[in-house]
Amino acid sequence: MSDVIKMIRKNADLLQYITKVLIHKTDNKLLEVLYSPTEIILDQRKKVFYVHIIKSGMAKCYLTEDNGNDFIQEFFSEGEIFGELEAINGDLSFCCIEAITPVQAYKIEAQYFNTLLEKDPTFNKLILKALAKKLNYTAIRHAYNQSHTLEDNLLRLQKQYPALIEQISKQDIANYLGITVRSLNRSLAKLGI
Amino acid sequence: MSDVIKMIRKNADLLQYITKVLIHKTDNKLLEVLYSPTEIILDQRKKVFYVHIIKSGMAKCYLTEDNGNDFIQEFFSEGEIFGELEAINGDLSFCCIEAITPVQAYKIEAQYFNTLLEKDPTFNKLILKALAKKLNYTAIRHAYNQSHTLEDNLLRLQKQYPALIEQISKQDIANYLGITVRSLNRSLAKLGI
DNA sequence: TATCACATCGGACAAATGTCCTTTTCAGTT
DNA sequence: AACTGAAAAGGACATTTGTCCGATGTGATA
Repeated sequence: MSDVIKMIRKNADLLQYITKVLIHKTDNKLLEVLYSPTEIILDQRKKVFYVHIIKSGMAKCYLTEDNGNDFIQEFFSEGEIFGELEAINGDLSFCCIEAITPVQAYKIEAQYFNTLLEKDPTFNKLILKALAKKLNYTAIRHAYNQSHTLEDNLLRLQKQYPALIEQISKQDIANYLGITVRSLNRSLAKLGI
Repeated sequence: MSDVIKMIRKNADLLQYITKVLIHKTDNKLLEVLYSPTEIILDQRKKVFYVHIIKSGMAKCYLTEDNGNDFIQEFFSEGEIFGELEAINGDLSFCCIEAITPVQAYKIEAQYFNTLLEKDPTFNKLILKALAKKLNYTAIRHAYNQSHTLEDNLLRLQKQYPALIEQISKQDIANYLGITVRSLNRSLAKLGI
């Protein structure tokens, strides 16, 4: 349940199914990989060969706009999946995934991911739920962001994730909120954070 | 393809499957309904009994925040589906759907929608694609909005949908962009629209 | 230690946006 | 025709946010 409100996205059900069930059913189709901080796991406007599910660590998902601005879509953590939209639609990736901490992840070939969707009803249902949750979360977050002051937004993040300032750079927080670092600092000062 | 970039969401593939295939396979499970402008088709924080797919007309999907502000998530048109997230997750609705023009729609009981997901692989795939498309579109739209000036955003909308001003109220456009009508008017004047 | 790159911090000013308000327009109703 | 309510329009001012900039601190490395 708390999966739904946090700025750092997780998906316990999906991770559990992967580690408890899927890993025993698939022979070498589920690869384990490790990424270092600042490493690009998936790049924008590229073909996507693998679907990833995070086992541990944290990554950011962001889009770089034509004017050079980055916009952080979400922060991913345990159980969060990415590359799945591109696997389903066959499109090029529309965002960039970059490790913030060391990231352990499972990766599955996009083609095999689609096979699993067809052949494994439990997996199919988990992915449907994962997509539905992402949409739900995204809608609520953007509605809140757009309709509230910067200070309200910061208080909300602070409440969701008290270690925010220590673990995520100011620039990343600003890019997540769609503001500049200068504005962020002003609001933090005003709030006495 | 153009389905993906427009502010008014459509889904031709899904509508086609419903009208060409599904309607012949399901006995009375697919109901046709009509809504008048300003009618609330689906209300926020309510249990969702039906999944809707729009046959014709236009509706807005918005969230009302605690401070009274409305934020318009998307505009829906032919083939667009809603209520599906709630059917999949069993949650209460998180947004409100309101008809702008007269809306013709198909509705399916939430429970039967889930049965279809399990029993009809083609339908399942179409829904997966629909969710993936919505996520993709939402991510791109918000990244663009946050990283560009209001005037850039307006020019982009104008290009996507030239009849914008005539067909959608100023208040709705402002709520879609997360700004006030005053700001909208200023930018329109500056652009000479 | 010295140096470099990088994040952080905040002042001063400019630009964008919101708030509050009055006026106008227009469609629907009596 | 007269009236009404809703949408639109824009002036005046306050507030928020961005831009530009130089200062400070810190961790890595030669």
